[in-house]
Amino acid sequence: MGDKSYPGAMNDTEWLRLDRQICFSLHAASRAFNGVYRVLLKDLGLTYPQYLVMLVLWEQGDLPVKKLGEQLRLDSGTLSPLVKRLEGAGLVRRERSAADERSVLVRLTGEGAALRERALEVPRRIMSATGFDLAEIVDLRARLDQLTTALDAAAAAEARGAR
Amino acid sequence: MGDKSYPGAMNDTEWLRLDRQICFSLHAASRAFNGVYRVLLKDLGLTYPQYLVMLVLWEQGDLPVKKLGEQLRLDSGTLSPLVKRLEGAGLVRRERSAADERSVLVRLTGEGAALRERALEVPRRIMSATGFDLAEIVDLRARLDQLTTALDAAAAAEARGAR
DNA sequence: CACAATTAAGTTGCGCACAACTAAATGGGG
DNA sequence: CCCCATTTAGTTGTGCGCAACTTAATTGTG
Repeated sequence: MGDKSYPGAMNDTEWLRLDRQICFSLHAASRAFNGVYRVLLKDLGLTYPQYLVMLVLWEQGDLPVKKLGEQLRLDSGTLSPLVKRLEGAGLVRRERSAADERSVLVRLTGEGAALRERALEVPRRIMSATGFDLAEIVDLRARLDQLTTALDAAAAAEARGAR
Repeated sequence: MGDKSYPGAMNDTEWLRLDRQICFSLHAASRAFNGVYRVLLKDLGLTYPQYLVMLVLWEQGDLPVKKLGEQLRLDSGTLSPLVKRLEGAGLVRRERSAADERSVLVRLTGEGAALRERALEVPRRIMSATGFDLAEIVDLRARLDQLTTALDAAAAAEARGAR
């Protein structure tokens, strides 16, 4: 490499520059998204990851921590303290399952369920903040999911290789 | 899911579900990307944000912390400890500017400059991990940048409105 | 020139992500 | 039946991101 005599051939410097651009774009987009949600969610007293947890609970009802983690691809190291903070805010309760004492069920309180009403305006405000229309959003989401699937597979393969 | 009798009509439940999907997709993609880089960068002893800083330094040479922050949209609260860790690893030195004693110049050491050689294979391995071709990557990057610009503008407008 | 406003870097505190680990309950194989 | 591998939560430690604050140097304005 290091030849730019024909199209598609990039030298080292160009590859690194492109990588910087890609890295930065995704990193910046993620933080920008986070920033807009942070502003909108401030009124609700939620952080962005807490909002994600509440969205899942509003949609699917009470869930054990394990299931929450599967939905959001987060482990107990992240979820345990997060759910405790939601409990501290009075939005959920945690209950040991009687059937399986290892499992902890996260239940919405009345207050937590009621918060949904105040969250209803968030999605539309986000949508308008992006300046994208519905089709573009859906398309972007599809690409991102495709990317995530590929990256997860590659990371798994890499981990296997390093073993 | 629900009524899709005419386009553009979604009820609250569907909006929340869509928002969960979008939030999650971007959040997950960002973390998946981070995860792949984490694996690849482990050999280099760099984290993903540290790699971003090194990419900028390799490309643009020694820079004051301020300029680094502008390039990466990171403030001193994030950069100061990060650069200190890079200094601890022997990759950069920090030097107070003689001309302006407020400013701190971040300079690559020989070791830091040499690390670039070992980083050259990273971009192509990332590219192959995504399963996307160059055109798709470049297109995705353009969309993400567009998104970031819109979101930053919206956040700024929101902040002005709240003041 | 004096002094207030601005600027650059750093510090503190909080929450998230993740790796590595512990503790306790469960379930399966000898 | 007992032991051990597995499963589920939780804890600890590190680094990042960001808000709010501090410190020190510089700039600008009367």
